[in-house]
Amino acid sequence: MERPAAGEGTGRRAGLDRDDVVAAALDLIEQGGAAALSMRKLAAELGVTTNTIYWHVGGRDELLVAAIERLSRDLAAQPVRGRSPRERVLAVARRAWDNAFEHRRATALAHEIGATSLLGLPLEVALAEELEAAGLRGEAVRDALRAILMCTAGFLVVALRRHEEIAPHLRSEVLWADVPADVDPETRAALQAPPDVAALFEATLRSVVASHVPAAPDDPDIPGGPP
Amino acid sequence: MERPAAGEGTGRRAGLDRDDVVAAALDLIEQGGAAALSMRKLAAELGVTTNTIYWHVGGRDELLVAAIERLSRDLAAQPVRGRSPRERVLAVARRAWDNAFEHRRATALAHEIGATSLLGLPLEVALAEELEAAGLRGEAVRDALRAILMCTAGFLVVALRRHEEIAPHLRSEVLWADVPADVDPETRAALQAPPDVAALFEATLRSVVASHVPAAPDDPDIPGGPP
DNA sequence: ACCTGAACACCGTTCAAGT
DNA sequence: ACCTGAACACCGTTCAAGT
Repeated sequence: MERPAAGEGTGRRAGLDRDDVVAAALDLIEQGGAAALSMRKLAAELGVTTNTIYWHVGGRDELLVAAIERLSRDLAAQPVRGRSPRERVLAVARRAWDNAFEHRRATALAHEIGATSLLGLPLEVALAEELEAAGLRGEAVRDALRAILMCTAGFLVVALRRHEEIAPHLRSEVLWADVPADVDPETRAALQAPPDVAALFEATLRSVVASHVPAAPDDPDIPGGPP
Repeated sequence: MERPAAGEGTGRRAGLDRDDVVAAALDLIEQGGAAALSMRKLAAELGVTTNTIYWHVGGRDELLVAAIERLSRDLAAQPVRGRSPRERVLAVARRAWDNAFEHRRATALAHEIGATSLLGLPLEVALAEELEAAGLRGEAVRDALRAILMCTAGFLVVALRRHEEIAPHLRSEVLWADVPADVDPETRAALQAPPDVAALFEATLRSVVASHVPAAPDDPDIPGGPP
């Protein structure tokens, strides 16, 4: 990863532009999370001084936003499939889910710095278009879009933190072993096992989408699985 | 906030115990968020050296967990009201919502360090008890509980970041002004206005709860508002 | 225009020492 | 048992200067 120096001493060109810096930053983030991105580490990776980063993109906050923006562009323009509008709406939400898993560190960072909307904008656009194709307009599109994405965010927040990252004594399943609660032993045992978050997400998503998006002739009336 | 020194020089007693330190830490967090809590600032607040904090509670990570744990205990033991089990289930979720708003900085911190479950454990217990009162057992309790809380988390994540904290150019409503999208002007206009997150939460919550919890004789069949 | 050197004001953490 | 002094290895950011 070391760049060959273009020269020695002060004022020598390193041949970088803003995009190189942002790309390297995104790389560090995807590998080690936001904590792994320090101005000094990034500068070392690029073979320059921290000031070079300030020159090309600005301070750390701007750098983080730029990295999320770059990832957003990389993820845009994936086509959406599905036989009915409702199915395509579901497909967009599932794509949000999949993208978040594939880029979990960047997703977590985006949330931390309040740039979730920036990262998810292409999917918001796709979702709005499919909701219109399903017959919604105006505020109905907005409310359906927000409800779907907020639900997705909630399940994601939990799913992304699955076991590796979280200390054992902070996990709900572990906490339930000792907490005093007036529940059936069978219930307590169930609460000590991790839930199938993906399945719960799919079921909840189907009911939320069904409550906002009218069914096409070939959609099943009761939210179930597609054949 | 300055403590009168119990003496001068090294080795003098400051009269602190672990609880004093954790309480002061929680105070700093609730005022300025996790970023406002540095070991040095907290030590200064208490009139001691940083090492005193290490002695009483340990490093920064342990301190943050201890602060969340303390808040969790403070928030426990609030009784739940409602005429039917389903109404009481809804009431617990609304309490989670209200608590998060009242303690937004601590809630954000709990999420950052993966201690959301620790903070919410008393509410998880209350929710499990009410779900059993509604007739659920075992895995049905767990799945309903997780679905309800993950939904709540998703809407909260968005609602808590409402306008003050987030830079204008990162807000979805602002981004929608310029993004290319093949949607009706009316739809685009709606997407440029902030949604009523609380109302969307209430509606979505009702449908999620209804899908897991059987209705009591006096519950309305179709999710609407209680009289 | 692009980059370096050096410094400032912060961090969390540790070690030895004091009473 | 409880606390301090001093140091280490980090941070982000800024200023003047070099080519």
